[in-house]
Amino acid sequence: MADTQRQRLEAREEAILIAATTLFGESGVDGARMAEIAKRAAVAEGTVYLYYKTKHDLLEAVVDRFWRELTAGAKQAITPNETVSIQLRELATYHLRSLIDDFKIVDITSRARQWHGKPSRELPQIREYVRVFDDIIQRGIHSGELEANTPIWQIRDVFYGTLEHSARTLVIRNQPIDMGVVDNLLGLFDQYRAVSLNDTDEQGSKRAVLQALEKIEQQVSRW
Amino acid sequence: MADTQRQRLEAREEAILIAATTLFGESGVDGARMAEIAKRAAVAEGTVYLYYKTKHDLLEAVVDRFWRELTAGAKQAITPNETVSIQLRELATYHLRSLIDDFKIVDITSRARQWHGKPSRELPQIREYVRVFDDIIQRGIHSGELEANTPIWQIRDVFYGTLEHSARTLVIRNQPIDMGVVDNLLGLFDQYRAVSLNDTDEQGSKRAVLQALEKIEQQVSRW
DNA sequence: CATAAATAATGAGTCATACTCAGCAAAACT
DNA sequence: AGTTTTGCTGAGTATGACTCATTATTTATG
Repeated sequence: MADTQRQRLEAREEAILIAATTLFGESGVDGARMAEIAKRAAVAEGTVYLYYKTKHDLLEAVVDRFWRELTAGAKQAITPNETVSIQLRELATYHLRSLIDDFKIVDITSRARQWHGKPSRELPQIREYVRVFDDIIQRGIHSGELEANTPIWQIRDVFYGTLEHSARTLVIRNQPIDMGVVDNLLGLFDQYRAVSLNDTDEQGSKRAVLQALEKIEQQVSRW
Repeated sequence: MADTQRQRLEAREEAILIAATTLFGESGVDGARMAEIAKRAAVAEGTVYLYYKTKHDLLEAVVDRFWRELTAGAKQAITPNETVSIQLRELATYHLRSLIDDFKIVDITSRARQWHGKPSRELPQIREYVRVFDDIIQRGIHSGELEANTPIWQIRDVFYGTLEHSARTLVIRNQPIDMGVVDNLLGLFDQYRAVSLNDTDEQGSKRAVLQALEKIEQQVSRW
């Protein structure tokens, strides 16, 4: 049957991907031998090359798959119709936990971006993953919960940059997941919260004055 | 002369390092051939191996050197006896600019952390670099300019994580350096400021305003 | 200064491994 | 049943990191 045959092909492709994922995780990209991957997927070495042109291609597929699953998981982890603040916390927690759990693959992701001298490229699947965050922020801006005075990509870079760096710190030091990271990050995000501008907001006024002064100070100090 | 000979050895080692840095940047780690590095350093291929046991060793040396120079540059970029806020801005600006300018080497840094299956390790020279940031923060906490209610490593991860991620974003999109990134980041850091915004500490707020005004006065009086 | 010992440099050769391809097997048509 | 098409195989090739016997240079010694 045509259908059974197609399934067999897909099963094989999947087996190779899984074998590669495991071995890349165990031994790193350079440590993983194509022969071993083939063996674990129960195919001949040449067969691997029917599905993936090069080792780098295979690496890209592994990374792509990982981020696609992460995207699905992130969507799952978020409660619909919750406040932006809570959704962001859910996403941050999920993200941090995932990075720590699968740090080996996360670490390998940078390898997929590098191809000889060519400039680092944006991986399409990560773009997709990032959209989960963007959607929450967009909704927040639209609903008035967030102020839109900072470009969204900058906010995004704070979010993902911080979490990635924190995950690396925790993993390298063999520490368990630390929710303080998420608390701290979300505390910072209060800055983006829409604040009522009415005169009674004493704190807001003070902060505004100080920020204005600081801006002046910076300008002046440049000349 | 013993001295001349030692200098010759060091010059050779340096030549190899520089050739490797250039070629790694041009062609990536995998694209760079040891034979080509040797050729550019004007030595035989075998000679490279007298100075660096493996290609990975050489890579580590390249990365190490890069971060050591970055550390020196960062220390230079910071005005002594300035406020924490300004010093942080100086460091952030310097860091972001450097990451963008030498993105190829920054990108390669992750390779130096990976050695087959072994867990990612902390590179000693990056530890040193990070200390520049830590010192500023420590000083701020000590002088009372900053509140110490968040672990310093978390603050650090926000700082470096955000800047690294932002640099990648800018480079991948072929955009020039954008100071908005630094402004945004430092705006978030206001959260850590000890400047009291709570309703009861009226005096603290006034003092902060006066201090800021004083600084402006000083700056202006220089011009 | 000559000569021996020690140290450094060389590059042809070795070896591991990513990748190829001629031949074989199975499936799909006729 | 035969023919064509598609998929699989693993021995063989090419490449590039690394080695090491040989040669060159520097230092030590009488």
